[in-house]
Amino acid sequence: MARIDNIVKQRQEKLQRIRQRGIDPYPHRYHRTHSAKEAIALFQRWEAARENAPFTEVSLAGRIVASRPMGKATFMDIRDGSGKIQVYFKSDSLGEEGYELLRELDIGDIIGVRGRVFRTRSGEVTLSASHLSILSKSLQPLPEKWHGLADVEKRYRQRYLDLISNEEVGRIFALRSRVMAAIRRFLDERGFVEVETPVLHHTAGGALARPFTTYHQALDQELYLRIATELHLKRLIVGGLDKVYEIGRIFRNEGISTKHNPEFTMLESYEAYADYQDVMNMVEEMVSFIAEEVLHTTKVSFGGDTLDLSPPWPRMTLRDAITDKCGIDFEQHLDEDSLRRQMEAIGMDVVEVKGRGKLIDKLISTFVEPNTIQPTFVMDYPIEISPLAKRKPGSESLVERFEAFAGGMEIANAFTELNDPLEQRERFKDQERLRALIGDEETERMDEDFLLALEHGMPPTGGLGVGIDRLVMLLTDQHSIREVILFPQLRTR
RNA sequence: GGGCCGCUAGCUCAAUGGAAGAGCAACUGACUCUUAAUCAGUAGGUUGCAGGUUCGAGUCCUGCGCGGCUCACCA
Repeated sequence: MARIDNIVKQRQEKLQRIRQRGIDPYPHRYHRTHSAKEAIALFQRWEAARENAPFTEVSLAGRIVASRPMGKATFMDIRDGSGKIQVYFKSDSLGEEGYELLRELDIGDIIGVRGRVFRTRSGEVTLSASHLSILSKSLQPLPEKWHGLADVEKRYRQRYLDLISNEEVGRIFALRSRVMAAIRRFLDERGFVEVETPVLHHTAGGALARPFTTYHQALDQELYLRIATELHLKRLIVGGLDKVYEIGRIFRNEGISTKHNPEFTMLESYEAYADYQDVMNMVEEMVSFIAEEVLHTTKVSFGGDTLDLSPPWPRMTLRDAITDKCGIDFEQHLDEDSLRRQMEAIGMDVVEVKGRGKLIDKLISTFVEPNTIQPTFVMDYPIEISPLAKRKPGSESLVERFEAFAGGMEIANAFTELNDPLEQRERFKDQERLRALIGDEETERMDEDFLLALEHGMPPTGGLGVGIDRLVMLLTDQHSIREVILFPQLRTR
């Protein structure tokens, strides 16, 4: 802005006048005795007790969100983290000088007030202020009070304005916090150990995604931001931490959409001596536990549907799931060309899709994912797109892997982990060959350090990955991932 | 990256190709129980940016920027 906005100028002048009165507009601290919500509750208890003793004075602090001056009396609404309360100022009880100070206040300022709580004629619990303190002068105007802030771009870029203007936004993030706590409680109670593994990786493994690259000066090495926590957590399974989990930020250098942010939060857990059936049981129990903890129900509304998250969830094979929806049985087409012809025959555009695995992926994302509304486990995935999963006994082409879908989204991915070091090496080689063949950047990279760990012996293990952001979307009926990430990635202006 | 849509006062939104407006916020004044307070008045604009068409562009055209939805890729 080339020119200082008039509103800002006026507020700066008010700030100067406050200072001229000898008042510090940005004091170091303020002692408040109650939150707005606590003060209201305290007053209601006092009312119910019908005691003769006068109500004691309380000190509250918050941001002015509305002001209704009426000559020598003024009502303001102030808001703190607990909620809103009305404050009543009048010249009589505040003193003329104190009341004059109100003229220098604006909506958006943060103030402290002390006084007794009472009930107005219209019945609203209100604090009658006998003292006023300015705690922070705001120099910028807030969005309009009635419609709030609607500009989506501004809501994301200046999330604090969104939080101030749109109360429901704060509730989403409070719920997200309780989801995180519930996950930890669930896993901790089952004896899982929470760990933290490196974000900077020498090899970006554990998933099929393009990584972000960075550079370490002192090591003079290129490094990658992790695309998964999998390979480090498995090293810990080798080390004897039989039940581990990590909730961490993952970075994938892929497209941005309503379901994708370049950095997102994933839960990964690994349990020794378990297989994917055990993990399935755990996932349905965990998700319903979380829903009970944060919503007190396992029936959640999502996009007009009611999702029943209570266990057990339906289980079906991927083969059946796809065959049901489009009639193509990928197990009958073990070579790429044959499968491709089938997909083309039903009118799919697969010119850009390379490799049998990617073709099956396409079938999943076209037919299974968007059409699976109720929580469902889809099991037994093709080996080509599951290089870290253990083969299904008796099958050359399938692995013990499942994904959980709900609300048309993939929310979990899990498998019986491949612990045969020789086969794992071969699988890495297959991926390298695949990359050479189809030029796919999204293939698993050979990781000698991880193979060395496997060669020391990893017990049979069930592993799990859950997209936390999507789980929060599901529980809050939000349909854009940006609504559950405080500061979603946007292009700089 | 492609397609469609959007960008006007601090905020929420109007404005057939023909004088850029309203409400809230702000400012001045009145008002000691208001609560989307009320009443009277005032100020506030490079219509995202750059070109073009036209007697005349917020409006039509082109390019660019940012965003939303969507397709592709991914969790």
